Amino acid sequence: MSDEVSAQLAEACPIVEVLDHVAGKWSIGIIVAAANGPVRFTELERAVEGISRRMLTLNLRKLERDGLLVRTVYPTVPPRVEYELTDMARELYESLRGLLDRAQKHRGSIAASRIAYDSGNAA
Amino acid sequence: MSDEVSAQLAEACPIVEVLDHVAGKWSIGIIVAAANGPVRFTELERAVEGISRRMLTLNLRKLERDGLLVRTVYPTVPPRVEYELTDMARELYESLRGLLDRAQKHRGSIAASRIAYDSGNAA
DNA sequence: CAGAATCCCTAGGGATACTG
DNA sequence: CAGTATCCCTAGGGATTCTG
Repeated sequence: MSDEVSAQLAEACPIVEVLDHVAGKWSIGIIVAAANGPVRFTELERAVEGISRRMLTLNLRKLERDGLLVRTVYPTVPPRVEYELTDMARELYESLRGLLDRAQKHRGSIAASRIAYDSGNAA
Repeated sequence: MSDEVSAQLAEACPIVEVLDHVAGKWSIGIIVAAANGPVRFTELERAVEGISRRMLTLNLRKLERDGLLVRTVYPTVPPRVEYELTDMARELYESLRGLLDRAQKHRGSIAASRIAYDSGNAA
């Protein structure tokens, strides 16, 4: 491997952290769920399948802190809180969408590869 | 949130797993390092900063199992093993690259957002 | 409704040592 | 060189309970 590759990594590594926030297990679900407009806490809880209330809260805070989500509290009773993607998040979402679609497209190949790999090693 | 969003999530969730393999902390480094041609184990170990030998091995196996990496062993002494991206991995890498670049572009904004968020909450 | 707080447990992953 | 095997420890994250 060349210096060129090292340079690329030096460039890529710091944003792995950002990527983890955008492409992390829960973050993807949240971002996708919020992509079409503001969503409420409970809606997210139902939409992002398998997420616990705790994890939802933590991830929402993280995303808000990173400036990817805006949190709006309506002082009604019962309280109403809405989360919406920022412009930056929308831009990232476009790229994420591309990756998502490509991954989707290759799902079959990946599944097949796993079966082949496993049967090969099981022998 | 609409049924439409739920549908999108149903579509997105299964590939979150794939995404984790492509966009995971270590996988990114490995894929980027292998993007320019075959790399050897030790080269990867040096290139992917902070990775342990154990984690490198585990991630290489995972990527190989998913059909993203081909492992070639040269029966020389000392042994020589090279890892190379598959066509599928290259295709995914293109999309990943787009996301990476966008994330890179927004690094400043994200850092600033965090500072603002933290100072607001520290008060 | 939208969380915050607490308890608890397991799996991710580091450090180290050994081998074909 | 390119791994595998073991030990060990921390942080991610589930379940549950309480509140503005």
